[in-house]
Amino acid sequence: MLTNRQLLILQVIIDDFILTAQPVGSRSIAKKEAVTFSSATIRNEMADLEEMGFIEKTHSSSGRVPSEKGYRFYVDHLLSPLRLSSQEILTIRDAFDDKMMEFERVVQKSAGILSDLTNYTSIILGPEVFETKLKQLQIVPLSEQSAIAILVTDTGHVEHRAFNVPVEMKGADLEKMVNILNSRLQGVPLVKLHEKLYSEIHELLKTHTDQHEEAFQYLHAALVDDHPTKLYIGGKTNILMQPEFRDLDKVRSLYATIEQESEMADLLRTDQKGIQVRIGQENPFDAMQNCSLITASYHLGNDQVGTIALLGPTRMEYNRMFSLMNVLSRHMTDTFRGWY
Amino acid sequence: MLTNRQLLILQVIIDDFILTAQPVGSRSIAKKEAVTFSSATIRNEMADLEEMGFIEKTHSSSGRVPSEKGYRFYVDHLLSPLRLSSQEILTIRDAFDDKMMEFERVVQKSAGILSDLTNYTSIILGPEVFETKLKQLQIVPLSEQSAIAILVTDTGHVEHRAFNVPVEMKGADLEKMVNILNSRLQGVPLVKLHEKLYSEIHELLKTHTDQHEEAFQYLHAALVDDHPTKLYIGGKTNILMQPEFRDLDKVRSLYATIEQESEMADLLRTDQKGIQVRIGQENPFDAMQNCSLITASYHLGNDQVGTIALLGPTRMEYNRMFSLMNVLSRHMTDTFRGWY
DNA sequence: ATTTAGCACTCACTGATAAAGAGTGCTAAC
DNA sequence: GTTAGCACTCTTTATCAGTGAGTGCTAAAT
Repeated sequence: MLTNRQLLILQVIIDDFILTAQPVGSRSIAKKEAVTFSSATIRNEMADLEEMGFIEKTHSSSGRVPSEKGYRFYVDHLLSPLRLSSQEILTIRDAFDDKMMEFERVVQKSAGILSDLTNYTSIILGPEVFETKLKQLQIVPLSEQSAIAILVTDTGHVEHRAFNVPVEMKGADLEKMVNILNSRLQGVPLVKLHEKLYSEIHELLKTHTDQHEEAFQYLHAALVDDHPTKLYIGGKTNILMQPEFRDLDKVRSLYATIEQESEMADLLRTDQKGIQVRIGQENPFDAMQNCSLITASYHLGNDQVGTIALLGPTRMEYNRMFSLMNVLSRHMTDTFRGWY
Repeated sequence: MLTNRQLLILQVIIDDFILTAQPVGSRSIAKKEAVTFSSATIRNEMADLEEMGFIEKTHSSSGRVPSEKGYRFYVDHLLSPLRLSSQEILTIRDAFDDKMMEFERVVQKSAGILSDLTNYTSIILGPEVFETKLKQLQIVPLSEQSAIAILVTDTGHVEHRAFNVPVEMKGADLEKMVNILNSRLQGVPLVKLHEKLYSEIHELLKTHTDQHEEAFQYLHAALVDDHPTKLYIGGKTNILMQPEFRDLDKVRSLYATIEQESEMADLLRTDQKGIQVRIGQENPFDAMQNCSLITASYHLGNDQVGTIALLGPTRMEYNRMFSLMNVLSRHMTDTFRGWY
């Protein structure tokens, strides 16, 4: 167990390092007004803290730097919630004030705010598209051979897909089909579309159109496609401003990792409530070994969940980040609640 | 006027520098098999070429590096069209083989291919959305108070926007309104929507609905919004791989410039046919002083035009880029031609 | 039994100096 | 007109001493 003095020293070291990114020496700790004991005492305590694995030296005679274990302890036990500046609160409130009615815009804007306020990179995972239900299907013919299928979900999400219209199919057929589809498919979760198409629609089409088989194929292609859960990323270039990413190779590999959308989406998907932090090695990807990932969830309507995340160096302003993400996720949830 | 020998030397210098990014010395030029004269002769010629401003030294005893004037001359007079490798041709053809029916997907994919094949950053400007005409308007009610307006243009472009439905407005009213709008607005260019709404629809609404004024306001908000011309960017991180962008500050400012969408769009908008190159200072932005921007146009249907561009260091493989952009823009144009 | 002052030691960083190497410009010979 | 030869310039790399921040240990002070 750590003594109070050790706790204080650890706190000062991490706070200082988060601010300056420089190893912290005993003398500079002794200068802090909260610290009433001498640098020699601090050196002794630091030796103990190092032995316990909370801090490290960069070389044999350097100041100390928090270890990942140190950050973990800091996050779990030493974090004092920070009040956001009125400036920050205002920025967020203003952004949500302006009437945004679309999910995409809200999320995009949130990602922007988050990265702007933090100088880190924000990543927002939309809710599982699969869970959303079909509200309406529309088909807009463009020309003789082509048309656009438009899916609207109950969350107001719109997907569209162009497809070829079989030459034999007339406009009236098309319309009839859309009507059938709408009556049968409304309220069906997107993930079930495929299944439903086979189980019900396939049969139904036979009785209504001549080219049922062909029509079905086209339909299938138009409707059942990948509905990937989208990632919204903000402030990707903020990574370049962190001193720990002076090394271009690291930046490159981190970018490469971020751009693997499906892996990132898997990483962010979570059931847990509240805010979570993954520090350094706790992250699964090599390129993120020097990073921390803070995640929080937001909610849409019933029980759909999305995730907002913040990616930065392990040396992160955790307390401010926690407050910001708390406020932001609540704002998002509130905004969406109003819609459903 | 340059002698043949000077032309040859200039060509060798630029070709070599494009490949290696290293200053080129007289000895290495003399080793080329096309070169039959000695390094001393080359030194003399290089002194002349330098005096004329085509090449520069990085310091008093260094090899030579092409100046911007040198690149300009190279592009205008020394460029021998390069045959693409079958690998490259295949990559492009394969990409376009797969039946993509949507403008966005084609463009996105094109940007991806271009940046992958070049290791530079590709930027594609869509056609002026303003020019595209309204094909159909649909309104999908989501709840009592909200609905989604969906615009489909003749190019298959889909825009959607959520809006609040006036509480007094019933579903039937909404439907009636959509019908009116569709009958009156089909074929109207998006840029004229605003005007048309005022000149015709405003009046018309009065005779059909009770809350004409309020309905009109909502309608206006839903339809007449910014339809910004979109930029599709591919391979933004490729910038990091260029040795001339070892300096993070340069990368940052270049990213900042690229992200100013409207300025970039203005920069890319062009009436000229064929391929254009802007070298270094010929670019308007400070951050692009060390860059070259190659642009080419593609066409959609009637007379709509978009631009594909490639951003890299001035030391660019111009001839390969020219061939690639030629092929790609033609493929895009062909693809779109099939649609209209 | 703690805490602290003092001191030797370590290591990174800075700046100076030297040596090597690449390349030029000029001169004189071909 | 062309080229070989050579002195000169400038960058790059390595080496080395000096400086300073910081540590660990010991012995004195509390």
